[in-house]
Amino acid sequence: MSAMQNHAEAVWASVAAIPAGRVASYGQIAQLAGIPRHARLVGRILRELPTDTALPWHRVLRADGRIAFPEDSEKHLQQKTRLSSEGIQAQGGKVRMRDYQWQAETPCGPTS
DNA sequence: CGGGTGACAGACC
DNA sequence: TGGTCTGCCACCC
Repeated sequence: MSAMQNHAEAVWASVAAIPAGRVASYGQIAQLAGIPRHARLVGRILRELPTDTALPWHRVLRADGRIAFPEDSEKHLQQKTRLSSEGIQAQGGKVRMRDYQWQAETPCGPTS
């Protein structure tokens, strides 16, 4: 088993844990997967996912709420559509992370 | 072994 | 509020 596979499994588990109607940033997933500061690696791992994957990869966004894919990309539209079906709408091409970002640990009430 | 790359993030105008 | 630039670190060639 390669190290990459090991990281990939941790990333898969973290992504799978994102509840519907919530989103997470790449950096957040990396941290949950036990590989802090490896957001770009998370992106690479998610990129390798098959089209028919059951993982909610569409719930992973950039830290600023933007979809990582180019706007003219087919994946971009697909991700935006899936998020919309979960009640998450992008305003101005961005998602309000303040409202929709998943708090995996919920230490307290960060907002409010 | 060295250099380029990226589904990012944070700092800075 | 928002666009741009730089740092980052593993992966690939």
